[in-house]
Order: sequence, then C-alpha cells, then structure tokens
Amino acid sequence: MLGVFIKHFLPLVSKIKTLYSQINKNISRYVSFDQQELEIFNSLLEFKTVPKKTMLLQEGEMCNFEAFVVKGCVRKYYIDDNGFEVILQFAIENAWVSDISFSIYEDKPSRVFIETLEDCEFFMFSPESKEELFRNAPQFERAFRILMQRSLAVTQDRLFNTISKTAIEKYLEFLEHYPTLSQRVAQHYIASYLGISAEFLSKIRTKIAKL
Amino acid sequence: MLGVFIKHFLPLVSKIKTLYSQINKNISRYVSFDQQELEIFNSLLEFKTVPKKTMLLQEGEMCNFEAFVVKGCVRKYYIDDNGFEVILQFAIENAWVSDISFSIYEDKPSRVFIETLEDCEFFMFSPESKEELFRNAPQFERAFRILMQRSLAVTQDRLFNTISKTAIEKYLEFLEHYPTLSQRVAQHYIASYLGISAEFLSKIRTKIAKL
DNA sequence: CGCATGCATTGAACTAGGACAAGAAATAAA
DNA sequence: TTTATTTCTTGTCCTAGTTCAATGCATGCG
Repeated sequence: MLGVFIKHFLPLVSKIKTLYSQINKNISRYVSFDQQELEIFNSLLEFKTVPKKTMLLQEGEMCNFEAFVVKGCVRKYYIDDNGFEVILQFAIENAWVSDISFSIYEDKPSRVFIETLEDCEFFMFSPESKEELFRNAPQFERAFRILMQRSLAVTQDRLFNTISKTAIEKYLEFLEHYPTLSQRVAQHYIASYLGISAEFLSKIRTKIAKL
Repeated sequence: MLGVFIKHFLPLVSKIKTLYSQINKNISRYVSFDQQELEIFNSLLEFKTVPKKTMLLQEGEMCNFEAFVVKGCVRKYYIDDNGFEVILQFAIENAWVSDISFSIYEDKPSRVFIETLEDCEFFMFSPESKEELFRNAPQFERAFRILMQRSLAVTQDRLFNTISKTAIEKYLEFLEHYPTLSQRVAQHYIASYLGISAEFLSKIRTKIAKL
C-alpha cells in the first residue's frame, strides 16, 4: 500500500509542484509576489490536459478563460469575409491565450477560434477566478496590466511589420523570432500568420534555400 | 481689482474644472472612483498646450509621458528601413497616446515618433506620477489595465483588417470608424495609416465618388 | 501681391504576391 | 503494406497595388 503511494502519488506531487513553479515564474517576471500571494493565485487555477486538434473556443462563443500554455502549441485565428483563416497568434510554452476582442464591439459576435495544434497542458483561469484573485491579492492587477502592455507592444510591432515589410523579410524575421515554431507547425499556418498565401511562402522558401 | 479677478480668473477656474471632468469621465469609464481618488489623480497630471507640427517624441528618445488628448489631434508613427512613415495611431479628443514599445526590445532604440497635427491640449502623465498614483490609489491600476486591454483589442482588429481586406474595404471601414478624421487630417496620412500609397488612395476615392 | 512649398489627382509602366491547377511528398489511417 | 488525406512544391496566368512622372490646386509667407 505504501509502495503504491510512493510509486504513483509522490512523482505526481513533484510534477504538480514543477508546473506551479513554471507559471509562478512567468507571473513574477515583472512584479514580485510573496509565497502567500502565489498560493492564492495557484488555488484559483485549473490544470487541464487537451488533445491536439481540439477547439478551445468557437466563433460566436463567449471566451470564458485565459489559458497559460504549460506545454504544447495553440493557434488563435479569425475567419474573414471570404472564408479565409487569418492566424493572429501562436501560443507555445509560457504564453497566454485568450480572446479579449469581444469586449470591443459588443454587438458583433466574436469571430475568434482557438485551437490546439499539439497535445497541450494548460492552466485555465476563469473571469470569476480572476476577479477573486484581484480582490484577495490586488498586486496581481499590476502583473496582468504589464502582461497586457507587452502583448500590445508585440501586436503593434507585428502590425508595423505587416505593413512595411516584404513577404521574404517577414518570413526571415519570423524564423528569427520563433526559431522552434517552423519545425512544429505546418507551413500554411505560418503563411496565414504572415498574411501571405501558402504557395507564395513555398516559393520564398525555395528561393532562400538556393542562396 | 475684484472686477479683474471676476473677469479673468473665474472663467479660467471654470475651464479647468471642465477639463478635469473630461479626463475623469474617461478614466471612470470602466472603474468607478470616489471624489478623493479623482483628486489624487488630477493633482498628478500636468496640463500642457502644444502648437501644431510639434514633435512630442523623437526616434531613439525615451518616452517619458502618457498623454491624454483634451483637444486636437496627434499621430504616432514609425519609420521603416526604406525611410517610409507608417502611422500606427491617430489620437484625437479623449484618446491616450504613448510609446510602450521600448520596453519590449530593450536593446534596440525606439523608432516611434509622436507629432501634433493640430494645436493641442493635453494632460501629461509621467511614469513617476503613475507609480505614485498606483501607490496612493491602487484602483487606478485596474483602470489602466482595462485601457490597455482595449488598445490591444483595437490593434488586433486592425491587424486583422490590414491582412484580410482590400484597400477599398479598409478605407470605407476607416471612414465609418473615424468619421471626423478624414476632414481633419491630410489624405496621405490616412493612406499611411491604411498601409497603402497616397496615390492609390486618391484613385480609390475617385472611384468611390463615381458610384 | 506673387511666390513657394506642400497636397491631391491622373496616367502609364511595372511588380509583388494571389488564384488556380496538377503533381510530388509526407503523414496518418486502416 | 496499402490506401487515403493532408501538406508542400512548381508553373502559368492574372490583378491589386506601387512607382514614377507630370499637372493642377491650395495654402501659407515674405
């Protein structure tokens, strides 16, 4: 009996500890928290395992989570008027994904989809838990403000690139910026992220390879 | 003596009151504050009048302000590798402008310029004042987080449009979204904002006019 | 007032990137 | 292993948008 406990339960406890320390490290990046605050935070998170090719959010639904990617890879995308997918974000280890856009144009339903591309592990955070967190440990308000601010900076930078750079430049910059991602996800997803057609990306790649 | 006071000073006091109520209304949009909190907030703001065509921020400088536009219009823009301006934001009455990007790639100097397009009135907010505000009235952390969140949603939406829509669609959507702006700023600025050439925007406009 | 500088328009030639189609390669499924 | 499905490549033709003039129109400014 004790043997079973040691063999199965202890490693699990140890894994969970590692997972919490992963997200705690992330949230403490710009604001430092004491042990008690982190425990409040951790108690409000829900750990979740999701197989690949699973939809976390469908068009028109209300997004009732913020997800921290412990492991795996997801894409967040829109579908435009002609039925084309436009990928807004890849989220891999230690990134956050959620849809915040619904709050803007309250009348229009959100067109955002969020889908896992690999088997994933998440910490999920509901709006209610978030409110409770802010009530019990107001310092987190600050941490989330800074996270938001960084996302905004990244998005602005990407907007600038999208407007001012050629397809080749965008692709090279993508490779530099997300070196592992080109191995992990299909080319046509990268094309969709860069705002170019899959065929053209392929042509770019052969051109680059010939240099 | 009293006559002078009544004639000059009282109207000024009244104007200042109106100005404060304008920014207070804006900051209270998603979080409500009591009178005392608003007074702390107001005491940390600096009111500033700036003539048109003035640079508030130059490339490479550190952005040491967040500006609330009381009156007037400014543009925030990057310059790309070929020397072309790309306008990231127009800020008019009741909008905030600042450069938050410097915090991301700490090594590279910021390429952002902020310039007034009309005679402007601002409330300026320094990073130090902001910290002091958060210390003395932590509720503001929340308000600024939500402002950030809205900016992010707007920017994401714009990124999506930039990628997925044609120039005509983008222009029509711009007109709908910022109806007054097309009267207030030069066409080529709007073209730069939409990510198209000034000539092509002109062609689009004549095409639209003929319908 | 005339002049200069910036702004909008129009046209002609050009190009980056898209759309479509058809095959090759790779991955999954059976 | 064979088959099926998805992904990647390559070629041809096509178009949205650019670039580079040249010209007319404003607007400010000495």
